[in-house]
Amino acid sequence: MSTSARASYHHGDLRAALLTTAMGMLERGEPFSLRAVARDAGVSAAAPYRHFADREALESALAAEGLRDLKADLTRDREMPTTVAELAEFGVAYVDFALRRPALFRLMFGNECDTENDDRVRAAAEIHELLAAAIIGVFPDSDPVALAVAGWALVHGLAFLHLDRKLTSSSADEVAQQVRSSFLAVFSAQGATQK
Amino acid sequence: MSTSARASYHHGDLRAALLTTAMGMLERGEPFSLRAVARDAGVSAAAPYRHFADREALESALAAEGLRDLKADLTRDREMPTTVAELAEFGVAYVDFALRRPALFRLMFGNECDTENDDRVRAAAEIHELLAAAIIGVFPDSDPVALAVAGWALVHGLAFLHLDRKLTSSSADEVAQQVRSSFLAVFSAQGATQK
DNA sequence: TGCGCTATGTTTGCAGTGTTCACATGACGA
DNA sequence: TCGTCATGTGAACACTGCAAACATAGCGCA
Repeated sequence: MSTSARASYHHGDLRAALLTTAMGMLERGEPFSLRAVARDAGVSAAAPYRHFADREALESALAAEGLRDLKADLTRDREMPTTVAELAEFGVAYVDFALRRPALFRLMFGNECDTENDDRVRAAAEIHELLAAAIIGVFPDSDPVALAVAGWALVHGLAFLHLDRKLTSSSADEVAQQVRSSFLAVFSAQGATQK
Repeated sequence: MSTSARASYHHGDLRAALLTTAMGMLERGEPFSLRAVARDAGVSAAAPYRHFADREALESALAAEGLRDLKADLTRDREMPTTVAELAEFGVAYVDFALRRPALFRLMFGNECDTENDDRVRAAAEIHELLAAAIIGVFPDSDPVALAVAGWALVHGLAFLHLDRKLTSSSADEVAQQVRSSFLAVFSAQGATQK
């Protein structure tokens, strides 16, 4: 059964239905294809092309949605951090997102961001700004741009290394602890300059 | 013309020829398919299956080769670092590799490392050890495991963020300078505990 | 020298994919 | 009421990964 029953020839809101169907397949780890998405939505293989220029366009829309979800995860139940320990929890949430929704995370970051999709570009920029603000809030005295880039790179690298099983880590708790350790190891000595 | 002329029915060393052909296509940024590789090597579409179980096996072999190349790049003309500045040059070389050979880099790190391929696993472990040794050499007094992971994650994240154009950076020099800045910003405060 | 085993290559074919084009449908405004 | 046009369908093309049956020839052994 698809996300939205269809009484007639026309669907109603096929664009949205395709997105939720596709997202569900990603979530379930199923191999992803335009035809499979269309099939799952109960629609012909050519129908998606009325709403997305090509496969890449669908993927970009999914990526944009994922970026918004990630931002929501990062800000949920959380104030802006003021200590390194609180900053580390940002990293934990980031890596946790990557491990909970691996296929989506790879869509978001595993290919070149096509600048065509304004939605996606904006969502990515918002993540960037959020992380930058968090880091600058904790280290007001240091080179803000360089440190913000470094902080993002750190969580991003941790996420990918765990995703690709390049690091030994069995449980989710163990991963979280490893992220905390890395944050503390890198940033601890900077505690001196901290607010 | 392919990498190796073929006078007779049998090829001689098709396995090696397929690898160099495929690597060349990656390098040129061409879309990558088993059939295309076979065509380019002047051989039928089914021939590669005598040497590689499936497409993934070919990709793993390429990834292993890439990992060895990366390690060679990291160690070429370089002593083990003793200062943060020298450590940063490791990061520059890592990111430079990713930007010079993007398709290969994605093959190496953009998908889950299949533990079947011993060659690939070993090559990945060697990169890990090299980076860990470099970092521990510079910071002998800190938590070695956590700092090694953090250091790898930092360069890895920088590489991916640049690859995906999530960071503003026009020229290669500019990228290198950004990597140096990030390294210094993160590690500078630790200089106190440094050898 | 000649024979046959086996590694390696070929041909053919299947199922699945992205994409396009001509055509069908039906919701909505004139 | 009727025509228009956004949105759906079906059929087709070129491509992919992969498998099975068949062809070739290099190499060990009588």
